[in-house]
Amino acid sequence: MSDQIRVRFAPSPTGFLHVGGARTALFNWLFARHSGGKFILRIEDTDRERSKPEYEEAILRDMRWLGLDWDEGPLVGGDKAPYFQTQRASIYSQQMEKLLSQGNAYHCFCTTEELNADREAQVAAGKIYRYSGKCARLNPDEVRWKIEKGEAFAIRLRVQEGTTTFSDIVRGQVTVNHHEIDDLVLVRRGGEPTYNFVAVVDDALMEISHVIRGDDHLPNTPKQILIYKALGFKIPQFAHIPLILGEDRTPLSKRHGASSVSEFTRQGYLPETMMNYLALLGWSFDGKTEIFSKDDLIKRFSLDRIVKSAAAFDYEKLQWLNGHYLRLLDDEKMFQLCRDYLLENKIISIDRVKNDEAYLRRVIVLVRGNLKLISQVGEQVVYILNDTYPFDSAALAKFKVRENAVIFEKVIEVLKEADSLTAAPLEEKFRNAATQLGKKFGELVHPMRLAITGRTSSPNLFEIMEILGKERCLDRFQGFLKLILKG
RNA sequence: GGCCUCAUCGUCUAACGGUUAGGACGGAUGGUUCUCAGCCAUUAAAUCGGGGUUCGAUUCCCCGUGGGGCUACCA
Repeated sequence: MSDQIRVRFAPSPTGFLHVGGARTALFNWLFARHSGGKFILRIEDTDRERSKPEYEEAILRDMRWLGLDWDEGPLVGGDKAPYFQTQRASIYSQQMEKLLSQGNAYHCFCTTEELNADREAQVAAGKIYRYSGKCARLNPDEVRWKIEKGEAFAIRLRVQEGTTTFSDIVRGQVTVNHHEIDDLVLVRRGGEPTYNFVAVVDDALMEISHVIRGDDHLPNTPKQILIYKALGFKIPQFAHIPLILGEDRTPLSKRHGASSVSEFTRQGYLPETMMNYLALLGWSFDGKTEIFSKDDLIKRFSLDRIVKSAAAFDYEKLQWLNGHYLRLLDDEKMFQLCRDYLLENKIISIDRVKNDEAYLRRVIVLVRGNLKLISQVGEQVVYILNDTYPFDSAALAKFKVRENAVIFEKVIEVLKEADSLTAAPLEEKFRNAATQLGKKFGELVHPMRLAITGRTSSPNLFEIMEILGKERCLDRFQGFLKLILKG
């Protein structure tokens, strides 16, 4: 037995990786990496109906995307294998034998109907339901007889009177009276072990030193401690981290918008954004630093800086952070991300990418300044990649007026004379044109921008014109002029 | 209902029992610029309520209120 730090993330593959789960995984991972310990991934797939292989794959994929690599678990193995609960049945029954032979657990022959009736009766009488403990008092001969007779049974933990106190790293001391804990079921009639039992057996056998998990498990902890004790295992340290809430302070779910890691991926958030943001939800280093690289986080992370109260997920701040990390990307990486996004969403064809890669790269470099999400790239490039594009109707009403005809006539004239469309000299020409017209530069640029882009805001207009080339610019200005003259 | 737990600006958070209660996102205002984005500057905005303890409570204790979790032969 070493006192090495070993932590685990144990998702059940009944859905995609939720941001709450992702943060739990992150805190475990950071703690392991910070302390030179091991990070273990275990798949809790005992819920056979709801567990699906595709969810399992998706979880692994999202973990990798976030940069959370595991030292033991699926795909990589490890000497505490297997890491799938469905493959550990013999381990559970072995541990169960131990409990039974020690008398720490007992067979319970009560049927579901009996239990339900009992519960209803007690609730109707205004009492708090507790298991009667009937089968706990069966003598060994009766038990043997019933088993031989073929009566189905569950197995319950024999819980003694008393209290259990443990010290949670984030919550401090928590005490629970055993009155609150029933003789909980460890194995269902039918032989399937329950969550509390398998979690303890797995954590103990995998030598998990710190159980870091969502605080929805806080009330489970005393029960689990009782199981650890009954099994004679060393009790790990616990750290219960608060849940993540939506903007309305109810638990975060799909109806709040994106709530699974894959959705954020799809919308064009960067893994470094997610890691940084998730770390800041429920943890802080000094209350001032906001930007943390992966290495910073590993260096700085500690369990004692985890906050006790639940945090609301703030999409605005996430977006701000993503803008920050997007600005840090080099042009090539930015190009790749945008290209992949445009392809995946069929905004651009694969042929066009193949033929015009260099051009597309220039376009991305031009518009990247306005992106906070990769998924915004589509609307940023419409008017460059296409010759039909939407017009801002309010701006159209404002600029499509007869008085502007003179502006466009001049613009067209200047443009026709230009032999090269390099942005800087081109801008110079139009500054002169504005002066000649007796207009301020802005008064010239705004209508031009609308004609060229269909909108009132864009990157530098002359760089756009340079990218579009003379012909396309001329077409757009002439088209717009025609529109004006038509009235 | 019972038990557990949490509570600082709208949001994320900081503050050995002594601070003008700090930072960030978002907001507002101004600057830079052809617009947007960005960047810079300025600014508004909080200790849930009530009792204690203390010379002094955001901080410690109790009660209340509100939120969350658990109360399964779900995980």
